[in-house]
Amino acid sequence: MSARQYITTAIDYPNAAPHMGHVLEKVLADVCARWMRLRGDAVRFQIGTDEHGVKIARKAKEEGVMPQELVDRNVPLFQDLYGRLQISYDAFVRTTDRKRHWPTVEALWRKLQEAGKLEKRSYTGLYCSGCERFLTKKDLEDGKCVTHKVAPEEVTEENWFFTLGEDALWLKKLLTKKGKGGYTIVPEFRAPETLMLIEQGLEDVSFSRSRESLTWGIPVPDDPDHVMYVWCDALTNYISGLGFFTNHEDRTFWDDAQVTHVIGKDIARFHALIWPAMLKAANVRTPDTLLIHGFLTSEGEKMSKSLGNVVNPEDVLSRFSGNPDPLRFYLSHEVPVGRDGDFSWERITELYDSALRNQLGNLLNRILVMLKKESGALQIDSKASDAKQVAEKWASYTERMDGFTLHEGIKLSMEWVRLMNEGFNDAAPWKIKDDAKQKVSVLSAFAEYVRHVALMLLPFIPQTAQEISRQLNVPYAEKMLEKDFVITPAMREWGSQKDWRTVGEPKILFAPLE
RNA sequence: CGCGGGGUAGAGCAGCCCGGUAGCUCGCGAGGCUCAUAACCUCGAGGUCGCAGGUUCAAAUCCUGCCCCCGCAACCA
Repeated sequence: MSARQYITTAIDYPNAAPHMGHVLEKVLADVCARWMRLRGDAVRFQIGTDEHGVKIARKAKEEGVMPQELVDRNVPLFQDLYGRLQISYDAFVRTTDRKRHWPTVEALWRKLQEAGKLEKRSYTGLYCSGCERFLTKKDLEDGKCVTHKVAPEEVTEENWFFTLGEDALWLKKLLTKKGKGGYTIVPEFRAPETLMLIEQGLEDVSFSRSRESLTWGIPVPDDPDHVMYVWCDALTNYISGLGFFTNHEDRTFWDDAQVTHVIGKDIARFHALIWPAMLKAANVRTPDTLLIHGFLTSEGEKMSKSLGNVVNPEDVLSRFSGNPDPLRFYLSHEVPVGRDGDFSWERITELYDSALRNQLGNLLNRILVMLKKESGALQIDSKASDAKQVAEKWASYTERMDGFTLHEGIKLSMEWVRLMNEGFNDAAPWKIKDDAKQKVSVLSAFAEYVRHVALMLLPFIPQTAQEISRQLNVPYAEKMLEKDFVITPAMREWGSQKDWRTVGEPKILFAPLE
């Protein structure tokens, strides 16, 4: 595996409070980032907010505040939520940051211009004043705007265009090339979808708006009548966070790193096509991986305000007394990477009870309570069969995690927990009455197994994984949440923790709800 | 013929690429155990694998046609 990883998420649009869609993406990216760190990579994990655009401007106007005030109020909602969800980001980019974001954006624009990729053209389109944007054929029904049921007016304005149309050939090569130098789409089934878009022909992309239609954005350099449209502004966050084209440029996490963008299926095409085309024009190497996730429904239906089924992440957190792990567990366990998923209160409660509380929590408890009755001392004997089983589990777990099938990684870990409960029943340590040494040996083996499972669960439910390790009293427990904590090859081996001699106090890991 | 995803036990899904006794989780029923958070373990009930053809000794799995559901840009950039 590569030693250096740069992983990003899409930047969120803070015109309202964060919702479950945002959370799904951040948890997914966080699990990836944590896993990469745990396997020993140097990781830079960046998220941020996309704060410009008509919708923000309009929302601000509605509320009678300046756009900057609106975003300054909303952005902390995202940062605060992600903090409490233990999203381990290293950098947060705000597109309204004139010191850290704008210089890169302006420099990139100039580079695109120098490369001849930007052309000013007169654009005539059907403009809907309700939507405050130009409509395409798809937005029309009987010549009227689908949302507002009004006929749009024909408006002509000058725009800067990015000549994406001429990039089709090499983009196709980039996206079909395997391995180094190629841009890999995960999951695989999304790749042909994107290639199909290229087949259908790429059109040039509008890169600016006239100042009349969009004021809240970054001005186009040397052209005060125009403001940058979302692409050059928002996508650029991935490199502005690294100070590209400025005097504080640090490309360590780009030129010499594996670059992974985690995004939703809605913006896949922009990240697969426009973004690499922009980078190439600016003479910057293209990213390596595009990890595309699906969307979340709520109770089986599309989340929408009108249906009233929008799930507020805050409610989920408070349902579990602020503990982020049940939600993190749910999203990782129930939503296959790349696929759509569903959030259901019944399901998350069910999973909390059966998986976290009854299987995982109870397993730890029954082992610790019995060991404590025997003075709490450990005696982990080396046994070839145990060593082999542990090695096999780690091998398949690592394969899943490295391949971004994280849901399989967590499921495999939990399946192992189930097997441990089964094994515990079979071993029936409570029946061993006369041989204390034998009893401790049997129980210690289970403690050692749980030590391994806690490591496997660490990227998903970090707080819980640490708490398990603390109760087990493993020597490295206190360091587990530090960013430089690495799961060493030794840690993956049976009985490798020679300094681990006693277990700690058993405590209820997950309490019954209500 | 816009594109894509999907239709497998009550629910959620795996299996399909590389055909060969239909599997997992939760839920449900019965039993076991009693170390443990009324937790854990075992067994069981429950499925015409969307429909119809075809290929084959054999199809959930391959081929053809059809039907149905859901997304298509996330609060409506």
